[in-house]
Amino acid sequence: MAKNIKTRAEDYAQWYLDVIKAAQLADYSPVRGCMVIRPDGFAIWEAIQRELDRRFKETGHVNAYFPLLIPQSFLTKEAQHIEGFAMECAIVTHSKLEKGPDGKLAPAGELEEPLIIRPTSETVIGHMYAQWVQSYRDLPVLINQWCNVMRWEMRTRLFLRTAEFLWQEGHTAHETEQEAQEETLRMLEVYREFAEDVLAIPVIKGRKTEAEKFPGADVTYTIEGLMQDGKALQCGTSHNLGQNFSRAFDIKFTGRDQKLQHAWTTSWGVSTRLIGAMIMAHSDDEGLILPPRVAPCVAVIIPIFKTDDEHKKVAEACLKLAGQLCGETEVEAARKRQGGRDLLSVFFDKLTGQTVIIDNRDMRPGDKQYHWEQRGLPFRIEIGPRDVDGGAFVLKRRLDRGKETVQFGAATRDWLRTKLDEAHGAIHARAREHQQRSISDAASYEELKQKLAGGGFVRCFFRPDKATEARIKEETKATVRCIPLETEHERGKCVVSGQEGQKVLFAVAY
RNA sequence: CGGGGUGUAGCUCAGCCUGGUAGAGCGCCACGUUUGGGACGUGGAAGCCGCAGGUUCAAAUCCUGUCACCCCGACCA
Repeated sequence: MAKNIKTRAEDYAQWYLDVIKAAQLADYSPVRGCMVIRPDGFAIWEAIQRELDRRFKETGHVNAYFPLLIPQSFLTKEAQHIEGFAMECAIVTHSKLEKGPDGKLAPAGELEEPLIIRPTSETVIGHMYAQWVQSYRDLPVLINQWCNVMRWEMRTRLFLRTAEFLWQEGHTAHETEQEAQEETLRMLEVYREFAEDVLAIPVIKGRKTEAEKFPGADVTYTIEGLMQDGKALQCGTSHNLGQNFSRAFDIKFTGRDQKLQHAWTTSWGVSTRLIGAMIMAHSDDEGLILPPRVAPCVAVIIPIFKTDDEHKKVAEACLKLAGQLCGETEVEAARKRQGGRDLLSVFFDKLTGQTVIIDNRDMRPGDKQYHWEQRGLPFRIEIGPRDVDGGAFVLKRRLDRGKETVQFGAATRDWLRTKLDEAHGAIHARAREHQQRSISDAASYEELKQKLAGGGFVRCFFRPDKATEARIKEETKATVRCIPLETEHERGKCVVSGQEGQKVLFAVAY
């Protein structure tokens, strides 16, 4: 058992932090609520960006960049929007530091209008769209931006909720209500497919209730994931903003009917929170488990030897295997690039930057096993003298910690790709099974309360209502996570009011 | 912002009650023996005891103030 990681059963919250620390994904920063994303953590974010960005481009979007600072007046233009974000805005009020009479630096040069550090960019982008859109011929506008945002949270947790975080926000403007609605659902599906096919996290697509929706949106859709401790986690949202922001910012165009009208806008985003979701959905008491498609390193080769003769023989076999998996030229390039370093990092896939590592460090093999296991690599390969003589090596799987013997001749690039795909399938299947097991039904409020106490999603008929939802949250800590799209049209008796209700999922959420 | 707690080596903490000038374990560095799932020995580096005042011959230790962090609440589209 890992000695630097608390078990999930002992202390789930501590386990989560220990896994992050052991895998060196992130660190605390000197500023409360902000985090440092370390190279291995950032590589996961880069993989997420790479995969999502491709999907955005494939659905017709382009990237742009809008400023970090937003005039305070912009935020107040949409009433619900400001109400939703006012409490968590960081504000820039001064332009410089000056030495005071006491010789200490103090803020000076007070700004005429305070600037808000963006909590999200609907407002600035709305302002710009108003200038760019004049005719129906200018529509649709399909822009995404990758950036940081800041929401001054009271209580923070690495990746899941930090004051500053990285995300992408798509902002589109359309000619018709229907187009905007189609866009909102299209991007929701992009998120679902991405979550499952890349991060191997099964999610449920649904609509948010009035109480839970984005401030300023007509409708908010979500993909909801379920973590191993039975708590739900919102993994991405897609909003149909109707004409709320186009009215507030005057995004008007002349339509095909010659009439001036307001555009219909949408926005959608996912953040570094997905890394937290990935950690909590898959990892175990031994440490991180990375879904193969975002793993910066897909396999490590660990040489095992005692004598110098064995060392020589084994080292050769390791290099040869790396050559079979990555190509001889890549191995040569890596050796040139890295000289005599103990970790030889060879590109397995140059497009994604994913590598295979040969671990030549002067450590005991057991230490190396734990080291890489905690970092979540999908596979570890052991090569010792017995393996070289027998023409086979040992492959260890991270997910189930099982091992198998593989003939050297069989180990090709395609072979490893297939193994990685299998691993992805297995991780996803395991998470899906957990998710399915964690959904239960309730026919009365009593039953709802009782089942919520046991964790997981509880499904029931409910008539959404702000006051009722607030009361339920007080009594159970749970919220309506979503009205699943799959059963959106089903109607039944609300477990609270007895009136006609919709099928919803309740859960305690992060 | 309320209630509770903690600040001493990179990490976890002892020392504080009863003032006398800095400790342990882990980690790190070097060397040697080891090496198919967390080895051991020897040596070494490392701390303005959160910060600022005060009491005292003398403060990690006592007093006052202050800052930061953690837990519980409030808050979290």
